[in-house]
Amino acid sequence: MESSQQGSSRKRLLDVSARLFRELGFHATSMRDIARAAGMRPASIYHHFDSKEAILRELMWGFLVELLSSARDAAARAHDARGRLGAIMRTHIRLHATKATLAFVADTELRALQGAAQQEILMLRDRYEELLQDVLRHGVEEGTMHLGDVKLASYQLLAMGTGVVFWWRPEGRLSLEAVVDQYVEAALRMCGIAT
Amino acid sequence: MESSQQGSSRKRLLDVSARLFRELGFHATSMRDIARAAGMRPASIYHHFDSKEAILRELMWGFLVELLSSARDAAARAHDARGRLGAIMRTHIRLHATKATLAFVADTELRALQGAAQQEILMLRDRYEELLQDVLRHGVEEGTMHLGDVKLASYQLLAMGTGVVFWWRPEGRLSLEAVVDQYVEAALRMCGIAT
DNA sequence: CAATTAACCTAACGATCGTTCGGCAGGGAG
DNA sequence: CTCCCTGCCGAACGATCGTTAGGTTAATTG
Repeated sequence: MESSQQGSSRKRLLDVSARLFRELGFHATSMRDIARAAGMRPASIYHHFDSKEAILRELMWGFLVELLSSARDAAARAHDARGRLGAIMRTHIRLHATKATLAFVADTELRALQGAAQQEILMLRDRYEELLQDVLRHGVEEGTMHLGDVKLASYQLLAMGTGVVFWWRPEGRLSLEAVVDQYVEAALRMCGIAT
Repeated sequence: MESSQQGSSRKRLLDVSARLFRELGFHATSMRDIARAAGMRPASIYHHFDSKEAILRELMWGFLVELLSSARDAAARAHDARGRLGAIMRTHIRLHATKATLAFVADTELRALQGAAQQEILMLRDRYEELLQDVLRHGVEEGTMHLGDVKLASYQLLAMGTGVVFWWRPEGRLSLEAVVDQYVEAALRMCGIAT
C-alpha cells in the first residue's frame, strides 16, 4: 500500500523549517538552508511544497488551529467566566511553552505571508481574540471581573501570555507547571479577581 | 558654518528605514527600497551609513538608550516601590505608543544584528529588565507586592507593556492617556497591589 | 583664486535568492 | 515484462541582493 516512511520527509521539512524560521527569521532562511538541514537538495523540497511561503503557511495555520480548538475545548469545560478565563490562559501558556518554536514563528512572521494567506491567519487570530473577549465581557456583566476596556484587556492578556515563548526553556530554573500557575494567577488578578 | 540641511538626509534615511523595517521586516527591506523612499540612489546611502545593519543598529540603540534613561528618571522621581513600578510602566507604555515604529523594530529585529552589535543591544535590554526587577524585589521585601517569581513577573509586565505597539493607533478609539492608565492599573494589580 | 569636501550619482561587481526543467532510481500494479 | 508514480537529483534560470569603484556637482575654506 504505502511506504512506512510516508510523509516522513514532509514532516522533517516542517520541523527543520520551523526551527530555522525561529532562529534566523523567514526571510533570512533560504531554501538551501532548509534542504541542508533536512538532508536533501533544494529542488526536492518542491516535491512536498509549492513554495517557501507554503511551508510557513502550513506551520502557522496548523498552530493557530490547534490553539483555537484547544482554547474552545478548555473554555467549554468550565462553568463560569472566571473558570473559562483560567482555562483559556492555562491552555495558552501550555501550548506556547511546549510548542515554543511553532508559537514563536506564528507570532512573529505574519508579515511574511501575502494576501489571502495572511487574511486566513488573521481570521483565526481574530476568532481567538473574540473567544477571550466574550469571556471577559461575560465576567464584567456578571460583576466578577472589573476592567476598563475589554478589548484592551484581551490584548494585555494575550501579549503577556504569548511572551512565554521568548524566555522559557524546559531545562530552565522554573517548571512548566509553576510557570503556568503564575501566568494564570496574573491573568485573574489583572481582571480584578482575588485569589 | 554648517548647512541648515545638515544631517537632514541622514535623519530621513533613519525615518524611512524604521518605517520600512516595521512594515516589511529588516531582511525583506532592500537598500533600494530605502533609497527610493528617501529620494536618493542606493549608493548614496553609503555616504551616511556603513551598511544596512548599521542603520538597524543605530535605530535600535537609540530607542533602547532613550527607553532606559526615561525609565531611570521616572523611577528616581518616585519614593516607594509601588510608585516606581507605576512610573516605569507609565514611561514604558508612553514611549512604546508614541514611538511605536521604533519600538516595534527594536523588539522584533534583534535576530538581524550580528555578534557584538547584538550583544550591545542585549546588554541594554538586560539593564532595563534589571531596573524593573530591582523594583519588584524591593516591593516584595517591603511586603507591598505579592508575586511568585520576580524574574517571571518582570517578563510578564514587559511583554504585556510592549504589546501596545501591535495595536494602538493615535487616531483609534482609545486615547493615549486612557490606554496608559489601564496598563498601569493592570501592572499594579498583577503585583498584588489594590487600587 | 585654487583646493577641498560633502553629497550624490551611474554602473557594475560577485553572490545568493526562489524556483524550474529534465532526468534517474526503484518499487508496486497490470 | 512493461508502465507508472513517488521521491529525489544536477544544473541552471532570471531576478535581486548588499556593496563598491569611480566620477560629477556645488558649496565651503584657506
